[in-house]
Amino acid sequence: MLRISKLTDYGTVLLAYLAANQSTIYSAAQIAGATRISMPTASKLLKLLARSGLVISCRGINGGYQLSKDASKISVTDIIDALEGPISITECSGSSCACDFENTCNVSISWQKINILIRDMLDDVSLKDLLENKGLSPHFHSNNFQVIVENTLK
Amino acid sequence: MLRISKLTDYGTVLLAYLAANQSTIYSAAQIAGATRISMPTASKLLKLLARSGLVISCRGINGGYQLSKDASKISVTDIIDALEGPISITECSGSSCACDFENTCNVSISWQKINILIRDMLDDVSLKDLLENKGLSPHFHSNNFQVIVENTLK
DNA sequence: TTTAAATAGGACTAAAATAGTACTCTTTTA
DNA sequence: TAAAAGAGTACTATTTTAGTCCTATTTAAA
Repeated sequence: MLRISKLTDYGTVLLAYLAANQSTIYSAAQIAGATRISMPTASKLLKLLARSGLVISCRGINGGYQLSKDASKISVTDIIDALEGPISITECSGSSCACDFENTCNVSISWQKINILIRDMLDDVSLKDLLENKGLSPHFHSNNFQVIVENTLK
Repeated sequence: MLRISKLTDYGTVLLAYLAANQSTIYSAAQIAGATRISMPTASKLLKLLARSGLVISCRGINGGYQLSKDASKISVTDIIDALEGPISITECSGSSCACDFENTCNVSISWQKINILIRDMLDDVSLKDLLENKGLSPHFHSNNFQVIVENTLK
């Protein structure tokens, strides 16, 4: 189903909350309350986000979290990397494949390229884009994709 | 990690095998042997692919499977749909969200749009592209993405 | 200087999704 | 009519994901 995990979804909500008041420090409890994400889970996620540098943490009384940089500078790829590790669409990296059938490896290499395509695409979506977005646009299709995909796979 | 399942990966390998000799009917056992995918698993996948119309099955002795149409007419989206159901990057569809915090829903709507973006992109990659692909190109980046993404999210 | 409030880190448990297997039924053709 | 093949379904095992809890450390205010 090619989906991000629930935790990553929660993570973007937490980040969106912080982005709304970028200079304010919020405690994990405050953030959890406002976003309706359970305290242990929010806390776990905020720790992960802090470790990968997307948020800055302050310990001690009156401590909490805030974004480490402007929301426009944080990409979806950054967020996924922080909470799930690097995006990889298949397990087989193409090098360690024990396949005797030529097409198998070609398929695997193609998946790698698709992986890079998706990664680059998500790198162009910022946290700011995510939270400013209003209204659902109708079905979208760009003919440019055909060109991009062809240039990538060939 | 935004990955397709192992089974879908196997599925593309099975399809790639069939695509190499599009007019030949291969039994599940033959396909499993050639691709080194276990017989029960290959059989399960081929049944799913048959049910969704990507391959044609023939029952009885000398039966087997073949592609239902040219490999260039089968897209990665078709394959994922057949084996995993429609691509959906998050659970929340944006309509049934019980969130009191405005940004939460904006985030969810943005994920939906990203979902459509990825889906359209994968719809432009055919099974033929997957298996003909030779050699891994170095890191790819298209500046067109920026434009496409902006047009989609705004 | 002590206390309370906060994060850091890790270990652990529970739940859900995924993968894999097995069995019976139906179809087809030699 | 027997054998070989797919169809369908149910079940089990494994792995991943989600969620919780506990202890240690840090910080600032009383």
